[in-house]
Amino acid sequence: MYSIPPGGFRHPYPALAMNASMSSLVSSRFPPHVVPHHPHGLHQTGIPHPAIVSPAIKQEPNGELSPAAHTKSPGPAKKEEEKKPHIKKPLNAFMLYMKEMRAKVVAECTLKESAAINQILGRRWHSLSREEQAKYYELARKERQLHSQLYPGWSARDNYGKRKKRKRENKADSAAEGEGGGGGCFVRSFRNQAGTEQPPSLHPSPAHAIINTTRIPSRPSCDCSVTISVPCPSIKQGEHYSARNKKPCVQYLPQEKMIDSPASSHGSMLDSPATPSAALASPAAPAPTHSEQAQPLSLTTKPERHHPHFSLISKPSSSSSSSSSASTSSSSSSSSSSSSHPSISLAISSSGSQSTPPLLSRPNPFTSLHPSLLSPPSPFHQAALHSHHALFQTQPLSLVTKSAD
DNA sequence: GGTCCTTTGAAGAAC
DNA sequence: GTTCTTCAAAGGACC
Repeated sequence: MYSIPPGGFRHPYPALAMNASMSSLVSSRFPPHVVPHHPHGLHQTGIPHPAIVSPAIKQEPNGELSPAAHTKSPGPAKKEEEKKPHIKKPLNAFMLYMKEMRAKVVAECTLKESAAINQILGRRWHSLSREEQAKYYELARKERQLHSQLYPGWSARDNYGKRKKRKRENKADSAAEGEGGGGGCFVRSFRNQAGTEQPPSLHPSPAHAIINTTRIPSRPSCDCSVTISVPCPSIKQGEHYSARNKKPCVQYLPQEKMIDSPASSHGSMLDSPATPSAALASPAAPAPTHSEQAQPLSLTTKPERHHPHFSLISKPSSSSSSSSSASTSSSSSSSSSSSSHPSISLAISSSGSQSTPPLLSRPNPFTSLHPSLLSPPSPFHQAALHSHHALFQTQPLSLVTKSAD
């Protein structure tokens, strides 16, 4: 599907002072589409860069046709815009993880609905150990670094409005419904009967996915009247996939005991490292107590996104009030990242360098999976393997491709 | 064909 | 400084 340039991935940007690992990433995830010789996000091989979407197939949400749709000869400004590709946001850690693990979950659960798969992946993400998550945080950090170097003037704001605004009311409804009766299904809110949010990873053994195929009434608690038990190691006991208006949701059995996740003694999001680097720097950081793990009751749709523990670590110089506020604040993570990513600042403060030597001995996340479970390699994916090998100095394995056969 | 759903994280806007 | 919103990926479902 995608070919690798002969001689491997070379540094296409001599002007950019980057190390070998960054160079590899640039040549993969960020091919020389910004180089004049390769306009429109085309790789040397002619492969369009995943972060670039040709404006020819893009239609502005405001009804304005994309430049390519203009049959009449466009003016200079139009031409200018026509050449301007849609630069996508760099993938964050979870997105990178999803990309890698989606195929595996699909294979295991024989699910195709992305919404359901994403829920599973979300839980898996929380059950990952710190080090496992750190790998993706590190990759994401490099993505952002390279992205910012390749597109210095680009801002996430540039893509605002490229999509149609979502209905926020529905999300509020979902969250409100999650507030309801005990044992109900919750969307984006993991709570037990006592109203305490439950880290997904606290649920133990893989079991069966309970796929609810019935339409759940629009009421506080899910009426999972009909369930179909589907063997799926990705979904843990007590987890429900309910099709309330096609909305899968996760149910946690309130009586279930908290059990350490297999990956980490407290491998939940609640003890996730403030940053990957922080996790590596202090792997024996004190685990949070259950009281710390308890999330505050909230009707917001994103109660578990920004974990207090994150802010506590990522803001080492903040006042003590941050701990109390952090326990209730839900956005400390983002707000504290004024200096780009927390891991960067922490890496600097801890070692005085942005390099990440602790990562050198880690397994390659891109080769840790069975080849058949990997999704078809994108240019980035393939080159990420190379970059990872270059970065971690591991034995370069042959590229794992699902479509090899 | 366009949008929604669903997840987490990053970044910007709004307050 | 905090909170909210948008967008990244993915593909089936829905209108």
